[in-house]
Amino acid sequence: MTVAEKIRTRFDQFTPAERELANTLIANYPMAALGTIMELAHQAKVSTPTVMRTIKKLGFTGFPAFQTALHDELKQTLSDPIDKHDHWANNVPAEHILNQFVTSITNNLRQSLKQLDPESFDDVVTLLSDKKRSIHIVGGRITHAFADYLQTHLQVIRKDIHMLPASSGLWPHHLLNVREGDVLVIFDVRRYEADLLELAKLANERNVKIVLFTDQWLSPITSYTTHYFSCRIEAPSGWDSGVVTLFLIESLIAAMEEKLWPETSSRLKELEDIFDFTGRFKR
Amino acid sequence: MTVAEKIRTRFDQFTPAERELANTLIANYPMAALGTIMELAHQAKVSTPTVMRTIKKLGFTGFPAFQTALHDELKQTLSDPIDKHDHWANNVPAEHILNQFVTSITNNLRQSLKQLDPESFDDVVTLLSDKKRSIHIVGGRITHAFADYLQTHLQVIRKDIHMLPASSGLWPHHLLNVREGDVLVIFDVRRYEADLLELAKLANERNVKIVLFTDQWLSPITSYTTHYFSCRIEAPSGWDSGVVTLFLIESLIAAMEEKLWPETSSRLKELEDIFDFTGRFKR
DNA sequence: ATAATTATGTCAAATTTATTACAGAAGGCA
DNA sequence: TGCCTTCTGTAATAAATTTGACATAATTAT
Repeated sequence: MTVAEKIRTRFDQFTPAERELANTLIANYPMAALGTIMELAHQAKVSTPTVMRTIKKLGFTGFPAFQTALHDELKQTLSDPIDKHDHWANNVPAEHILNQFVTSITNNLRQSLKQLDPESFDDVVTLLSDKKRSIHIVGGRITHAFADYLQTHLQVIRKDIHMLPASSGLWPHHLLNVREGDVLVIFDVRRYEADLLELAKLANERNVKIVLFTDQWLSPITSYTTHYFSCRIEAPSGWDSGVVTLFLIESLIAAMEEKLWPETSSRLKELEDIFDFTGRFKR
Repeated sequence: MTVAEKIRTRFDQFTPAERELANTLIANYPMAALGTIMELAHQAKVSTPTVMRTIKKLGFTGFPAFQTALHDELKQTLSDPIDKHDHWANNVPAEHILNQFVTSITNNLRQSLKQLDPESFDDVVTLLSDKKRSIHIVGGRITHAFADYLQTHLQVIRKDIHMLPASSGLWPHHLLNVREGDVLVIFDVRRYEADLLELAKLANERNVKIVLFTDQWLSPITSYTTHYFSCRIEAPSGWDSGVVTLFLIESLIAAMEEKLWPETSSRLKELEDIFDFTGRFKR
């Protein structure tokens, strides 16, 4: 039984001042009761003890209890529809790792998107689509795979995509090829790697634009970047999840594809032809 | 400018504890801040002064002012007829690529999980957790990154993880090391690669257990496998999405971790020690 | 390795808020 | 009208929340 219902059922037992309050409460429910008891009393043009008495008549022990009840109602009302997919996988108990994981992942996605600045996203798309800039990609121990994935896809879209070697000893050498205005895409999640930070510092001094993919705690590299993406990586396991990171990578690629369609389409066609010729791929 | 936006724009100026708080706040916004400052602090697992400082950093004179601002927002939100839960990203039209993508991805996840046989999943976990079997991993042009990712994580969990070389010319040679009863994990999505099919055939003849990650149209390799996962890869772009594939990989890893915890925990500890020793990683 | 700096929590003071007691006001009834 | 009952607000009190000062822990720089 909601607070509003309680009020309605006992309305006839109320005194005039209490009805005044009840009306105010129902009129802009449940906002009126968000603040202090004094604010509510003032809104309804009654005294605080009147509010007190009304609340007790409704069965609450005090104002805090009343407010908590309203808060809980609000939470229910505003809770996201996604949460209703309690478990997604078929015939599997909710405790199964698959369901635990899917809950985590959707939470991560939702939260990451809430924090994401869309303008920043669009800016990065523009930056990476600028054919005058070469793009250099580097990842860490875990994130190496994402750097690889990004490179594979970007190479189809445009030219001048370079992946930094896996061994950090070779980075200074590679940095000679990186010119001012080029873009360096760095993947760095905890535990943050010292070599990557050093690389970012050097690149920043050379006026290289840095785009960073990191986690919700932000790699220290953040301070050298022009744009960064913070991807939530929480997972019900000892490791972190890269799903949100991959999601963002693919979204970026899709956005770039749209932006660069004329060039992309011809490059794609060429690629298809090459595949057909080599016969490595089945139709 | 909403409180959420303020948090997002100043997120990188926050200290770790403040970020913890900011995340909690955004995670269930604006419900988390409905109660007292102490409740909020407890939820975010920080102290009340930390909440205090964060709020002041955001430009509020104190907690009551902060809460009033949130209340005002809530009033606006609840009186606003537009359902803001329709799209996930903030302040972005529903047509933005981010929202299109998130819709696709959640659909892919839902559908893939519906089709997934949980028993098969558990069987694969058992298979990969069997320390008597060596594990060999191979991916194709696009899926190479996933093979890499799987290998990186499995190597932490257990020994005898091998990645097949990128060049398919070396595969027959590598196959000599693969013994009967070993597991070969193959990633193959369209366009399916002829070399991978050949490899699967050979491996099958040698009584190697094959676990396949493929898409909803199923790679021809499926007929040689003991278990396969069909991951929906639909995306609103010219390319396919690997998000579901990554999701399954991580779920597998999490499940294996749980199963092999004794061994995993000691390996993890050793790994941490090595990291600390090399100093390559920041704390 | 050590010092300086920064970050964070504990605790106590200050402020605000909720609650209670009580007195006066309003309305009903002889 | 005058008395009684019920209602309502003022003001004092109790409880709680918020805020600030400070010490300790953690981090960073030297």
